[in-house]
Amino acid sequence: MKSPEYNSTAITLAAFAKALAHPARVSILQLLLKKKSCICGNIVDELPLSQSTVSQHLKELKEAGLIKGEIDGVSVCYCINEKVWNQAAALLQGFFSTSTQQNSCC
Amino acid sequence: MKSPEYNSTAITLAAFAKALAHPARVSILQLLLKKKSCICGNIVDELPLSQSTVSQHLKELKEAGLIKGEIDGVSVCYCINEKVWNQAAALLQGFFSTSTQQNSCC
DNA sequence: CTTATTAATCGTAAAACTACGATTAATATA
DNA sequence: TATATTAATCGTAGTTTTACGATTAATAAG
Repeated sequence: MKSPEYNSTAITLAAFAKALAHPARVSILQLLLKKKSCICGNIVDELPLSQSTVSQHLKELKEAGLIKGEIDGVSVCYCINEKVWNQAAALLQGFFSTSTQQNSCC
Repeated sequence: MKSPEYNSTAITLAAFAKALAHPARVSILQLLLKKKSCICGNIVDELPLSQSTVSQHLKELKEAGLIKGEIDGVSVCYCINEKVWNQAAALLQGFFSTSTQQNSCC
């Protein structure tokens, strides 16, 4: 390198990791994974954060592609976006399953 | 919730994700995974960043526990910390393998 | 139609992250 | 011993993240 770029795996993986890099966002995903019905404003009640802050975290997860939302009357229903979710899973699984070699030092 | 905390899985997972949340740090890990000999100052040459910035990223990875360094004369040799690496792998694998349910909306 | 509820967005402050050059400490070499 | 090399740390900008309350837009209920 010393050229100004990173490989696409590194970029994509870092972007997914960034989406997971806050306990609130991980908690939101845990909720969506657990509940059989997609929760909505209930997410706010389940987190120790204000409505506007939760909304921001939801936006980040949405922009990362990991969740999607659907308007249902006055409320909004969020779900895991399975397609992107599986892409992220595969990418991370591939990364972590790289055989760590027996190295000379450490 | 609405009490001031997150579950420990969310906290731990977010911390690992944060360590992976920058392409430079992912690139460093890719290098350490690929090379059979632990690279050292070579990491700096492989990244489009200054020595001090790379050092900072190495520090973050070290603090997350994902890598460890060993002084070898005038240079330092970095490796994946396999124990913590495997913990992170297991945590992420468990998280992503949570069965995504057939949900009502979205 | 008016009022209430829900959730996104705006504005903003504080904290954290990212990057760099300069400096420092340690070891190696001449 | 003097000089070079390596890598951590310091100081410091600029940017991004995180959080909140206030406001807004949309729908539902009275």
